[in-house]
Parts: sequence; C-alpha cells; structure tokens
Amino acid sequence: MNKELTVQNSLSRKKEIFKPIHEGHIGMYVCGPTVYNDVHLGNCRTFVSFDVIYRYLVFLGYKVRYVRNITDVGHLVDDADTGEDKISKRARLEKLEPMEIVQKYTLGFHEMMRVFNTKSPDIEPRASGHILEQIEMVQAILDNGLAYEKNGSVYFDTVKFAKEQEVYGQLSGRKIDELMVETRDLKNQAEKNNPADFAIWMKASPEHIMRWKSPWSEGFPGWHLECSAMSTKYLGTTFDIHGGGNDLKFPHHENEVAQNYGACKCAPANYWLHTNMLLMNGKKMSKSDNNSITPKQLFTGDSEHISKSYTPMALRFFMLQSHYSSTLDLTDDALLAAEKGYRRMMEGNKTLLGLQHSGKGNASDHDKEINQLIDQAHEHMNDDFNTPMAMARLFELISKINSFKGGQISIDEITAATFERMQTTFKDFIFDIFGLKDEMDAGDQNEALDGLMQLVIDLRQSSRENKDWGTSDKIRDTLKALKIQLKDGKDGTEWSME
RNA sequence: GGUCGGUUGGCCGAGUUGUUAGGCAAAGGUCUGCAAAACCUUGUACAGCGGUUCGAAUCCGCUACCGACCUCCA
Repeated sequence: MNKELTVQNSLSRKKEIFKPIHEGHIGMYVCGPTVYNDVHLGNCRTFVSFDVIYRYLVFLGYKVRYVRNITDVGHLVDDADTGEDKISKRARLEKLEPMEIVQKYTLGFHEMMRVFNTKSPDIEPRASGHILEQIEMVQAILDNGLAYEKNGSVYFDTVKFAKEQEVYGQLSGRKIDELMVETRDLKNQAEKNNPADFAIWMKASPEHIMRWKSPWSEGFPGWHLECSAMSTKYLGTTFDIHGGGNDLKFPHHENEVAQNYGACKCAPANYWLHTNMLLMNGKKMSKSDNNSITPKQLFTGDSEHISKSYTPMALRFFMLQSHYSSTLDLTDDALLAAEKGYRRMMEGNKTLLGLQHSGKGNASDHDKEINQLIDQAHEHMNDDFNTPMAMARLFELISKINSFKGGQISIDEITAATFERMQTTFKDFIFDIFGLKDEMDAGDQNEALDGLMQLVIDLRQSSRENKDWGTSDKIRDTLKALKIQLKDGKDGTEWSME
C-alpha cells in the first residue's frame, strides 16, 4: 500500500522512483497552448492528463506549484526561423489586433478547461509578459559563449553546446551528428552557422507587428525561449516535473534543455513526462491536417465522425480509460462505450452513498477483498498514474456495491470501517483524482423535480397495484422519451436522468 | 531516408515470463406483470515466423503492417 510513486521519465526512458527536490513540495511546468485558434481535443487530452497528475500529487499531500504558460508570441507558422508569427497571422486574417486574438482564444481555452473540469494552474504566465526575462536569458547564454549574434538575431550554438555537454539529444534521442547533416532545404538558413542551431532572438522584419526592443535588434523571442525563461522565473533553475505533449519533445523540449544549460549550466527539470497523442481514424489528430474534431462538435454531435453528442465528462472518462503515455484512438464506438462506463461509475457511487451500514458488521472474505481492491487502486495510481488500472479496480468495487444493494451480499459481511473506507475511496478517486463530475444528478439539485418525480412514481405504483399496466407503461415510456429512466427494484422505484 | 514506438478477443483498452484486467457489445440465467436496471454465469485474444526458457502476449531475432518525430502542432 505504501508503495512509492514512480514515474516514467522521458530523460532516462525508465520508470523512476519520484523524489522531489524539496520534501513535500513539487514544482511542475507544463507547456500550454498557443492561443491563435480554438483549442482542439488533442490539447485537451494533454491538459486533462496533467490535470489528473496534478490532482494526484495534491491528493498525496504534496504542495504543488503548477505552472502552465500561454504562448502568445514567438510561435512561428512555418519554418522555425523564417515563418510568420502564428498570432500575427491570425490577427491579419481576422482583422484584429494580435492581443485581441490572444484574449479571444485565451478565454476560449479557459472555458474549455473549465468544461473539462480541470484545475487551474497556480501560475499561468504569458510569453509576451516576460520579454525582459527572455532578453536576460539570451544575454546569459551569450555571456556563456553558447550563442552568437548575426544581423540582429541571436542563435543558440547547438554544435558548441553539444560538444561541451553530453546533454543535447538525450531527451529526444537524437544525435547531433545527424542533426548537422540535415538535408532538408530550409529557407533563410544562411545566418546560422549550422542547421542544428536555432533562434533565441529574432530581428523583426518591417511588416512584423509584434516587436520589442532588445540589445540586438527590435524583434521578438524564439519560441523555445519562453518556457525556459518562465519556468526558471517561477520554479527556479531546476525544478521537479516538466510536462508536455510527445510532439514537443523535439525540437521544443530538447532546445529548452539546451537553453537552460546555456544560461545556468544546469538541467531545468529532473523528470520529464510526456503525454501521447489522441488519434482519430488511427492518425494523429491535427489541426493542420484537418483530421480533427473540436470539443464543441463533440458536445453538439455536429460532426461526420460521431453518431451523437457526448458530454465533457464522458470525454474525460474516455481519456482516463487509457494511460496518458499511450496513443488513444477516438472512435464513435469507443465513445459510446465510455459514456456508458461513465454512467455506471457515477451510478455506482450514488448507490454507495445511498447504502446504510448497521454498524456491526463482521470482516468476511468480501471485506478482505474490498480492502485489497482499494489498496490496489492506490498502488496503480502510484505506478506512473495508471488511471485505467485504478478504474478497473473501482469497477470491481461497483460490482460489490450493487450486490449489497441487490441483497446478494449482506452489508453485515463488511465492517463499518471498510464501508466508510469505500465511500471515502470513491469520493477521492472519482471526484478528487479523476476529476469527474456527476452530470446526471439533477434530482439532487432540484427539489421541485424530485417531488414531481416522486408523485409520478407514486401514481404509477397505484396503477401497478391495480394491474393497470397500460397506464403504468405509458408513464414509463413517456419518461423514457424524456430521457428519464425508471428502475423498479425490491424497495420501490428509483429514477435517473440519461 | 533516419530515429523511436505500436500491432491484444466483436469494439475500446490494461498488462511485460507462470494466476480473471476493466469498460462496451453478445449469449444464458435470477429478479420483474412485462421490460429496463441490477446480480450471477459464459465464450471468443495476444500480427506472422523462428529462438531463449521448465514456462512467453510479456525477453531476443527476422518479416509484414501501422503510427509518431525528424518541419508549426498537446
């Protein structure tokens, strides 16, 4: 039960025992979105994954400082060093100020994070608000001799860095020699000493709107720089966990590591965690490939890829059923299954809350089994946040819960302590760790509806006692059409919203 | 082309050497006025070939297929 927390560290490609730098405290940085467009579902998966990780670390009792940035400058559309800024491009297309674009899509992003019931990060810094810090970092890298200036732009000297430190390529599994013989024909590479070098400060072309003064030129910071500067500012030069999507490993994270070494000669993070991609039709969900479905489309059902609408919590549940480091293929069938599984879990919890323990149970085999399942659920979470396994144990507990309710097992076969532990476990896992919400508990919130339903159920019960099956079934079918399901049990009829 | 990863039953998805993952779907049963729900039971699986091992879905090799990264993306 007291197994230590282990995490899959991308740096070592091994599962390692997690040890924070300062006992009881964790610094965690996750690369946030570039706010130039509506957030899409793939982003949501990553942020939901880290939300669960964050929630679990808090659950374990750690004081976590969770930093997730907003990229609102420096992220270029095309080739890393010559393309147009994503925000600027969008601003041009939508005929808005760049900061209007940033505001619009930041708000949209926050709304989506709220809908998916993710916790807000403790700090959400913006790249444009940290230009000074980034300029200082460029200077520090220059002072350390690991960058050079050309025509007002500053480039990181990747080749020199790779020679000095054995670090470059460790995260992404790349070798500097291979990067140096890069054959692709990139535009405007002339300024760089080597194709493997990358810009940390860019001189702005005349038409570039987003620009700041610096010692080298009026320009803007390179994309990779913001995360280095902001993580350092809020979490220190070396912190515990750095997270992000798999597709950021190279070049973004690799270059981030290089920049941090370049500025302070130390590693930014001890543990790198990477989430895997959300696929659709077996391929990476990607905005640029049009192989994508927006969260909104899922919620409204307005997409050729799905047969019906799905709720945010069904989606969240769907994501939790796979491990964050595995690819997850989005299909209509899988969503249908997840939706039902989600409902079964929430119903199970409701049933558990409705059970009463006599206070004088004896520990039977069931008691032992239940405690084992609970222990295992915790162990699974300690094992690199294995939500699908933890969830499997919860479902086995739901079997027990339903058996208590159905009378197949007597509640007296478990002790009051075990019963309470079950209730605590469900609350902890479903709400605090998995971050699920009950989307179907209208009955708990609306007294009028509750009273009304009780009346209808009573009336139907009278019909049934009079063997007036026509009336009884009409009530049931009409409610069914209204997406209210009646459940006839031994102790009367219950209802729930579909 | 290079690097890395994947291929699990009708679908999704865990598992990394020996014991039922789990969810959804399916079949039979219990309950019920009939259903639904719930419960019980059941089946179908580890891409192919070869090797290591007492024993492999799990380790190794080869083959096939798929994907990711190498270029903006979570």
